[in-house]
Amino acid sequence: MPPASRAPLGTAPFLSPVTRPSTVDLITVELRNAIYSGALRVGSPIREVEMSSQLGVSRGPFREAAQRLVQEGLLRSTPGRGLSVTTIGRDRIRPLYEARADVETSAARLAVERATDEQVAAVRSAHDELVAAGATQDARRVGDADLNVHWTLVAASGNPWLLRWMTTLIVEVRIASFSVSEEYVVRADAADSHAEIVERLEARDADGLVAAVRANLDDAVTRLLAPDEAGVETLEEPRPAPAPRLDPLDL
Amino acid sequence: MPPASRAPLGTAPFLSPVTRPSTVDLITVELRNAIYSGALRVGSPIREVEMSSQLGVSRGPFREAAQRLVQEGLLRSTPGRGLSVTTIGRDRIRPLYEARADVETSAARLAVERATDEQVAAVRSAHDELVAAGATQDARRVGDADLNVHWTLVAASGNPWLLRWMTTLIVEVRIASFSVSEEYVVRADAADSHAEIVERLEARDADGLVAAVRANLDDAVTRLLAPDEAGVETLEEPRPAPAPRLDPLDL
DNA sequence: GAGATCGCGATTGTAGACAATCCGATCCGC
DNA sequence: GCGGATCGGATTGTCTACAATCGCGATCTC
Repeated sequence: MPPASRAPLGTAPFLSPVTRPSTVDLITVELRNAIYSGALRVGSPIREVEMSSQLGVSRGPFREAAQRLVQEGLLRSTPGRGLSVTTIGRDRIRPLYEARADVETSAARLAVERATDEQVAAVRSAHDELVAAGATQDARRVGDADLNVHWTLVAASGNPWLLRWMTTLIVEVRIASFSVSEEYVVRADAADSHAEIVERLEARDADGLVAAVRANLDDAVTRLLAPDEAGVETLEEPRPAPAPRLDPLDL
Repeated sequence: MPPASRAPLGTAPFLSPVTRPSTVDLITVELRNAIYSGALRVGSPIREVEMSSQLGVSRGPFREAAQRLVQEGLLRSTPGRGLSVTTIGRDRIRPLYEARADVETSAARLAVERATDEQVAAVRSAHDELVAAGATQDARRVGDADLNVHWTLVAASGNPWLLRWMTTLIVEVRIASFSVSEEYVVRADAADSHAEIVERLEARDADGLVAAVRANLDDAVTRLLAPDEAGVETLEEPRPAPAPRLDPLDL
């Protein structure tokens, strides 16, 4: 689960400063995942009394966590009217993908230059999951695995700033996807289109990797903006949208 | 003042939705500026009762604003010990400038491609201020003007994501500068080193502009990591660091 | 009957108070 | 004399209660 701000496994050899996550951290992750998974519909208002009681916390910490997401751009806060999930309409998809391409291509070059074998293997592993997901025809699972490949690639760059931005971007991509169409669609051949990325990374071919990433993203934009004309087979899913209910987090 | 999240002037022709900034917004800007200006020393703990009373607000909104800065990476929150201003030591300067170069070079290409004449003029204007600042030998003012040129360039890209990241990056650059040395130093010839950037932008020369930006940033890193061996004349200032007191914001 | 105005309900925004936690200094034991 | 544990002060983390604001509906007027 990419959006979770998990500590990069194995980066700290020993004695990494043990710092128990604060309650606000937990709520933040929970909320971000709820947006990512679609449990919180885009554009929908958030009633904080109900929401905070579901999570088993008071309004104070909940509001603090919400402000973090506001800073990320995942929530909008209008003074008298409260919070609502951000919408990313058609007109903002290109800028979003510009930013994404920016982060991912830069990360790609850095990863080629200095990623460890373990990090490269992690990307390969993420791609394996994408292949497995493709076989199941489960649109949601394919979408998750797709984004996870990209996230893992950025993680391989070893740059904390890029990784932080990417973590937010992934959720925004989901928001955009939800905003633009009620159905959740993904390429049926998502696995194939990502194979090139893994191969170029393993070959340490910077220009090739950047080109592969660019092609992948350009294609995604095209598909998002003109879903019917893409000419590629797609998997659809009627949007789950059940659970407006959040799991209470155990403290 | 770049860190202020001001609305991009002139982007909304008419009828931009008038949205009065919330109290949390005001506190956020105030805090960010306080860090940027050095009023809040790097690494120093933040006592929220005292701080919030100085600002004339309650602890609730103050904590919410603080969480926004935590998300930005400008503040650290350790569970039992409270808040403190982030430190960016030598080991994190290279990653920081990698991220900065990433944002600025991408923005540069976009700006060359589609910046309006007004936006280009704004960059030129920011550079004029830098020249004026250089004449005064005021290290602080030169530093501000320097960063403002870069910020204006990113603004000219017209990409909201890049601009948001840049707004945070600028403060982090300041933090790094404060973290690495007690003195506040800037190049005496800062104006000259930025002239190329403005010229390449006005000439709409993408590769030239990117090269100029890269050179500028590489030089900055070198100077930060080995201040004594830079071989360029520098302006120093014994670090103002007075006012741990914040102006109360009028509601 | 259409429009505007007033009033009500709900929700946010803010303030204050309580409880848990952590750091530092002192005291005791070895 | 030095290490460890304990006590005290302060600060944060959380909760509850109040006040301001906004949206929506009913009512009144023209």
